[in-house]
Amino acid sequence: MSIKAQNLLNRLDGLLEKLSKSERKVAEVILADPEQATRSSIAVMANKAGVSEPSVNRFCKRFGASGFPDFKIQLAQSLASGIHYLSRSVEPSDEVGSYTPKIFDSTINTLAMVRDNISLELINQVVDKLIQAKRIYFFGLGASSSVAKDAEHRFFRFDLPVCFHEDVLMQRMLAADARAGQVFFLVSYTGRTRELVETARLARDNGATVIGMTSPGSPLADMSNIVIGVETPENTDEYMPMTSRIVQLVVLDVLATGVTLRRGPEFIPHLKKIKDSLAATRYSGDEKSFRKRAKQN
Amino acid sequence: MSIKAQNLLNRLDGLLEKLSKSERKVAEVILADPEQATRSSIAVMANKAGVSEPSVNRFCKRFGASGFPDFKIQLAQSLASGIHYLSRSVEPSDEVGSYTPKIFDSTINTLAMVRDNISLELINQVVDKLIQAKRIYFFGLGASSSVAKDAEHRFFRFDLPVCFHEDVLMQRMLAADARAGQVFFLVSYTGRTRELVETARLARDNGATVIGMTSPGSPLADMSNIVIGVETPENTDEYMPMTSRIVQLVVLDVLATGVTLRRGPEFIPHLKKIKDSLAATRYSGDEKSFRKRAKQN
DNA sequence: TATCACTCTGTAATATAATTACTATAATGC
DNA sequence: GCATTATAGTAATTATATTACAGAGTGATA
Repeated sequence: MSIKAQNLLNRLDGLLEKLSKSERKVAEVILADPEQATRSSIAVMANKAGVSEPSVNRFCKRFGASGFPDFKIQLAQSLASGIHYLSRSVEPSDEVGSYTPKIFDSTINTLAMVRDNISLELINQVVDKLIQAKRIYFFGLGASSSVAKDAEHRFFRFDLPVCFHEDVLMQRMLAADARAGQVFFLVSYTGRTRELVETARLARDNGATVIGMTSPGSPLADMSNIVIGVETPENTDEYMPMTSRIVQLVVLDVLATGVTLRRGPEFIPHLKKIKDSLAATRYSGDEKSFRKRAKQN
Repeated sequence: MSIKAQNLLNRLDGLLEKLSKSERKVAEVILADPEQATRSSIAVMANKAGVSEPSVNRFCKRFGASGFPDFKIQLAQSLASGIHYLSRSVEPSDEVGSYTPKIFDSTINTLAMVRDNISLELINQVVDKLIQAKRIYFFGLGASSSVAKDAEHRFFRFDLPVCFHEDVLMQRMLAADARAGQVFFLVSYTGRTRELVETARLARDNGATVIGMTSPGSPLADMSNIVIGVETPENTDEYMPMTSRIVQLVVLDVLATGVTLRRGPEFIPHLKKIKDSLAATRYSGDEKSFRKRAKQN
């Protein structure tokens, strides 16, 4: 799971000054057309750069590769689609063709980072709590309320007694009536919304388990029994969307999967029953309107 | 920007059945450890697969590479950026350490595919409609209602007159009262929920613009003026979560960004104003509780 | 069932590519 | 200006990949 390779082109650009004459020539040729470089032999590269083959080879080793072929592999990885080594934030000058991949890439990158850093023990711990809970409340406010709402949708299928609220008063009243065995699952990106922190305090004081999916170190995190710290490198930049929502949702997917698996295979029929209950509200797949598949996208 | 390379591992997996005996052996060795494969020589690969070197070479050519080294380059690109293209589906036997990355990978994977296939003209077209709309309704039911709700949250900041409803009756009444200049943005994964399709029909008949974010070819898609076809390779498997939600949200991010950019830089202060309005509801960043950053995750 | 045509696979020869060891030259410091 | 070190090239060597060819297996057809 190497991440380092990603920065090879960066490093190349950065160290340009510090290279010797012929190494710089090589670097320049590569930077001019990295794609090309991955397809060239060492002889071609040497020729293009106007240096000898061993110089190219030494250049490669200097950058941590075991040799020229290895360098090409690393270079190829740096170039791989979507991961642009240049700044990925959206600029005012961006066109649809540039901001669209940027947004996707930024989301993808964030997810990859979370995947590599998420604590498995934590997941297990939360799954445990959710399974054992006598009741689960999913609360969120503002942008986080849709995340909490989604969580409700995801978990009610487990015949766990789940409940979603975005109304501050409801949240507070339920927290005031909290008791051991209940789980308050509070979603907040910032973790500093007063009302929600207050709710957390109330619930915890009453002996309930407070799980905070929020920014680590925030007031809400401090107030939680278990913190699912979603700390995304949020773009300060005005244009960029909140990837944290996406991360939170995927983490919820993970938790839901954890719960399902813990339930074991005899639980599957139950899930199917819920799924099938929707059939009556739907047009069937045989309908003629479904046949003419327009290729609109 | 070669896109084909990205799917190499996919293709490999997909064509596994159609390969000859020794080619399959090679494929299996590569699939077992693609990272390793990019670092191996043809001799090592041949040995591991228990086949001859020319067999490995032929295998590479079959997949469009000019030879073994070229194949390795393409493979390296497929592997890059932490995207594991072979995220297998979750098995009942999975532990937290296996299902967690699987879910992330599967999500990442889907996002990358959508990124590479999304129609930019479509995005532009939708952004146009949203900007010009006199009123925008975001409707969704069930799991899609949280997506629609999120959309409302995202778009009301643009001082566009947006409105979210998950109540079927409200949806229908508003559709019955629809008129030209209004946009009905309907979210549905399946695109076959009767009520929502009916709402679409009403709205369209009344001259409003119906944008369906749904499965292409579905009844809802047929009923929409513009279809944002979110066609994810949904896992039929009971354990796997719906990645379509995530895709829908990211597409909404893209649309929101498009709207912001179209508005131009003079619009930024307006966004900031809304952001700042929340300050009063929050604990400030200086608070002592915020200082002691617990590393809970 | 025999035979032809075809595909698949390996062996060995050949070609290509990369690395190493060595040497010369240029740069730097004293 | 000389010694030392870093830098770069040449040529030999080694590693790596490709091609041409031939044998084995498969399946269809008479």
